[in-house]
Amino acid sequence: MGRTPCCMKNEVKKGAWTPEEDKILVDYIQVNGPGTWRSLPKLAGIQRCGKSCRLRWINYLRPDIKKGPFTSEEENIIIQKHSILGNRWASIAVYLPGRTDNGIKNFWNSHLRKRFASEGVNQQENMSPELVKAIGLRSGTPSTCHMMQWESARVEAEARLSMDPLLLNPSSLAVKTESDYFLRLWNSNVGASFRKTNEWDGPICRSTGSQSSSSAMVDDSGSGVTVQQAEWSKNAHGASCKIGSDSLKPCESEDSMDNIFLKLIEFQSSPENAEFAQQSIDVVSIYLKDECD
DNA sequence: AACACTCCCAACCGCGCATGT
DNA sequence: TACATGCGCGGTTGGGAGTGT
Repeated sequence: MGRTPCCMKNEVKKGAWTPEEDKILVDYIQVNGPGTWRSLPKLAGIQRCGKSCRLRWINYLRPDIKKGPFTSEEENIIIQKHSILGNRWASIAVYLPGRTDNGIKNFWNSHLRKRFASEGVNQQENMSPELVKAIGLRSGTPSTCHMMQWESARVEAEARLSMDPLLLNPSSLAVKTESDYFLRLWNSNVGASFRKTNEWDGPICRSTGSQSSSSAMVDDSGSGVTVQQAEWSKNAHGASCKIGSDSLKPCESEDSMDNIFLKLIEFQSSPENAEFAQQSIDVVSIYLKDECD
């Protein structure tokens, strides 16, 4: 079964749009809205494929499109989001109001890709060195997977919220989804704990598998962690670590999500956090279950 | 001036997903 | 459930503009 063509190719014009065609399209959409793109060319009187009309409108004629060179701020956002989202240009475009996915894609391909290729970005992980450094990850570790799950969920939530102004209104929080809880969770003390945990994932959780006491709490340079770090780690992990240079329980990176889970249960004991914590527990449970599966 | 080359970006193409019938 | 349809997305292409020789 072949897919039906979106239009009769021999009946439509291709190539660059003329100012006259642009004007017809803009006038029509401003009066009638796009309706269905497939029928728009006929209704508007344009000898173009509906798909082509849509593309022209979305990428060029829309009144809210920001043209001109990308600012360094926009560039940074693109770099950051691309390191997380990869080539999901439409998702990245959510963070750059007025910029189109096509424009961002072109900018990346013409400006950034070569630069990052020459700077030795780990293309397999699609993650910039800046981000790796910023969030303290090493690719391939279990905590990386956790971190990426969380970051992915957070990005999804932010994107959705930015698309839906109603959700920015606290009074409208009755409408919640999993990703909303992830966003709140991420921005909460618990999320902060998790981020901190991963910052120290390097120094603390270097070893995996069979962990001897001598392998724990040793960073890349071979030095031990600070008392402050241990103190914090105790707080973050629900008192599973004892303070002291020789009696610290090894921090298992695989446990990061589990520790957050425990922290949430603790968090739940506070009445003002109870509901949020419970909902977050549900979400984390799903992630933990997925991991087990 | 003429040519070759590179860069940039608008536009096209094919595919996947969601929805309707 | 199978198929048709519409839309959105990401990869790719083609041509104009700019630059170097």
